[in-house]
Amino acid sequence: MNKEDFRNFISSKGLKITKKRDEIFDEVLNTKGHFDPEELYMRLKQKGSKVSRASIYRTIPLLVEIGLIEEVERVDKHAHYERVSADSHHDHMICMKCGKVIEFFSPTLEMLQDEICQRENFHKIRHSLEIFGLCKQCQ
Amino acid sequence: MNKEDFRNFISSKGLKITKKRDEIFDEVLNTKGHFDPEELYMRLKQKGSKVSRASIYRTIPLLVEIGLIEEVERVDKHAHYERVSADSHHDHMICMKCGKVIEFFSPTLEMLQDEICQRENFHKIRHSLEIFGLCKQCQ
DNA sequence: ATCAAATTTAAAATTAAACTCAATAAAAAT
DNA sequence: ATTTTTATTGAGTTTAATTTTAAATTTGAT
Repeated sequence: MNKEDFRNFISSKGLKITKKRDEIFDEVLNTKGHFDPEELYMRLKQKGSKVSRASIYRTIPLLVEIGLIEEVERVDKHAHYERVSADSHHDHMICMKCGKVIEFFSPTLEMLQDEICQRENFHKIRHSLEIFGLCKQCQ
Repeated sequence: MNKEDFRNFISSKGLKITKKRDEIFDEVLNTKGHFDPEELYMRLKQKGSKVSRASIYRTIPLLVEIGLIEEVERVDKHAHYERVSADSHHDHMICMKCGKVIEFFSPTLEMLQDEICQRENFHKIRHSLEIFGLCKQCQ
């Protein structure tokens, strides 16, 4: 996934390649870990970009559609996103006390899900597993 | 879980047993499947109840706390709830095309999660697994 | 370069959910 | 049973996130 892919995607949808979309795409590409629209907006602001929140909110669904990011947990009442790396899907444990998010991955869990979907004739595209509880420190 | 349990729970919290709380509790008890606060409000309205949305929003967290309901998927941007039946926890497959929700349960999956949490010293309280994809009909 | 169509911004609108507060109802005290 | 205390209620206000509007600007095709 690079800027070329993004531009091709935008064009192929009949949309226009603009400075603002590029700026947002670049910033998301450089972002590690979780973020929410407001954080993304502030980070761009600090770098001198003049994008508005509206553009952020309008571009995020495009980034989800192209598969660069995905919506992860909604701990607070707003959406959080995260870069999708084809090779590093993981799920989340969320501490209900301190809000800490622990990432984990279990191949067995993945396979098990595939089996369950096969049984139901369901074509799995993606999944989201969130385990809520208390982290080591908060118990 | 019956009205007695609910009343005891309310009392034990130092709260008061009121007509409105009873009405909301009864309605939720009689509700099968998913619902959101607005649906619950409309259903009560239709039955002649004079509850306000405020009471709905104030009572739902109590029903979650007592374990009668739990928050399930957020297909739209607002919360959806569902009755918890001690003996029938399940997860969801959600069709991205037609919106159909398929419920499933896998003891193996549950155990696997417990194991993963033990490894991480995470005290699991509840979890939510949503598999998105295409149902048999929509593939 | 021209121009229609898409995109932008700032501001207003919308949405779900929480809060405020005077009136009311429930529990406790008398 | 009556009074007193305290919690709950509904209507409307508020908040925070997100979406839409409308006017100005930018893009891409000609």
